[in-house]
Amino acid sequence: MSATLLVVEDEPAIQELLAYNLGQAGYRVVAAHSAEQAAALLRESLPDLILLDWMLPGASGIEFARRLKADAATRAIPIIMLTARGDEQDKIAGLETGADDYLTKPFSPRELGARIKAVLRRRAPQMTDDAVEAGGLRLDPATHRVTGNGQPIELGPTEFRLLHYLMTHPERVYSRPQLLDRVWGSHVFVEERTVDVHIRRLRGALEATGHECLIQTVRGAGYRFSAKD
Amino acid sequence: MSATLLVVEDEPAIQELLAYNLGQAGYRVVAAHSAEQAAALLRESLPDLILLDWMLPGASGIEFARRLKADAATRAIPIIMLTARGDEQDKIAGLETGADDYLTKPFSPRELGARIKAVLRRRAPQMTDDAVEAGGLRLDPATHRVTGNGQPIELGPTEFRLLHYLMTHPERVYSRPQLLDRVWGSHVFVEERTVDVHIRRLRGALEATGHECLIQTVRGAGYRFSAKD
DNA sequence: CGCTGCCGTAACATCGCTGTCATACTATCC
DNA sequence: GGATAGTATGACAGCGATGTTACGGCAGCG
Repeated sequence: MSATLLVVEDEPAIQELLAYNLGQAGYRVVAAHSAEQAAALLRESLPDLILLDWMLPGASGIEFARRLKADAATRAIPIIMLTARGDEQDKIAGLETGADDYLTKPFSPRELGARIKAVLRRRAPQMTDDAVEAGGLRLDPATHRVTGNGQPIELGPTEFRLLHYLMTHPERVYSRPQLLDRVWGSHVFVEERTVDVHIRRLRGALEATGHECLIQTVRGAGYRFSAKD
Repeated sequence: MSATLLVVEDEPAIQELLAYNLGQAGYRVVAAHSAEQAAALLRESLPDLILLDWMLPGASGIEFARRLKADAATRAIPIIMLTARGDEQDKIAGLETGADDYLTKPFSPRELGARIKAVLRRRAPQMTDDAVEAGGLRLDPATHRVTGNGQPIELGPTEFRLLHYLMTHPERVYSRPQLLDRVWGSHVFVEERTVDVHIRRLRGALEATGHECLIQTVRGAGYRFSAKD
């Protein structure tokens, strides 16, 4: 459940520093020293977030960000810009190209961590490995464990992801296609009714501690996780 | 619930970007790369809003907008213009042809979303998923929930849509054909009397918290939602 | 290889929503 | 007051959405 970060930074010292700190924080880190290398890495696999230096040799960071946001494959990836000066002009320009946040050097590891978590939480709350709790039900991605009132609950991988998604997006209805997109992945071809079955299995598992009522059916709309009522 | 957007944009990269972002935001997106293709699509079905590029091959965006506003069938559809530079002259001309808003490239997804919401709210309030409240009655499309003075109220899908439409268009009488058009959809063949029945069911559900008086009958005209009296 | 656990699909059962009708009620006009 | 048009109400049949279960396939593992 740990997110993968791509660091694009030409100064080796800072790159090392970032890689070490982020590695310590539990992220998987992939590093690139130029926009070209970063682009090559992106062809291999997509990270969950990109840390992008403002000043890069060759294509500048802002230009690279623009390219990323123009490409269907990479546009969904949140970007945090690393900029040397706190120039308001740059900040505006950065955010306009689609960057989700920016960070002014020098920055503390603590601040870096906080920004990354905030951005990941905003774009995809289930990517952070913070434990979630509601109504006595607790799900901890770090230990891959679910408990209801302290009692352990066994879940299959899909039910775990499903519950994780719902718990990190509570009080909101999701249709079957939406859940398939966000829990199964957007390029999977699966019957809509499959969602029903996994909801059923999830409820079955939650029955042991009486938490099945947290998964609510909204007829004609989809499903909702709610600790109210 | 979710609005349909028509994107008219010849640059594939920007079209993709828009389609992706808007799709994520929960809108249904139809794309066209030219005014001609857009016109053809409009003959099939009408979107709730049109995002129109200023520069288009063939008929320019401004000319196309003028045509849309000249046609009775499409005149009501709001238009947001996409323009490359912040040229004041273009802005004036765009708004003069009937565009409801305009957006200067490059723009952030956040700003795009805000503009679309604002325009839709103005033209078709029930298309946004903002919560509505009046007289202690609260309806939240995102969570698909209705409460009266905090007490949950159960509604079927049709009653929910009906109440949503009425609450987002308060203090105004709607005839049965109008309600059938806007709540059921324009190409559905249903008896007019059916509206009565659903109004009845809606009132029945609202009685639990004493909110049934918000749905008022206007003899010979139709129904009205009003928090006054 | 057999066992085990998980997954996706299909088939069936069930429940609730929906549209229509018949009937009772109410307002308006003469 | 009676006639008439408009509206409210309750019952009902049909159907679609959802719940539930069973089964076959498949990957991991000993």
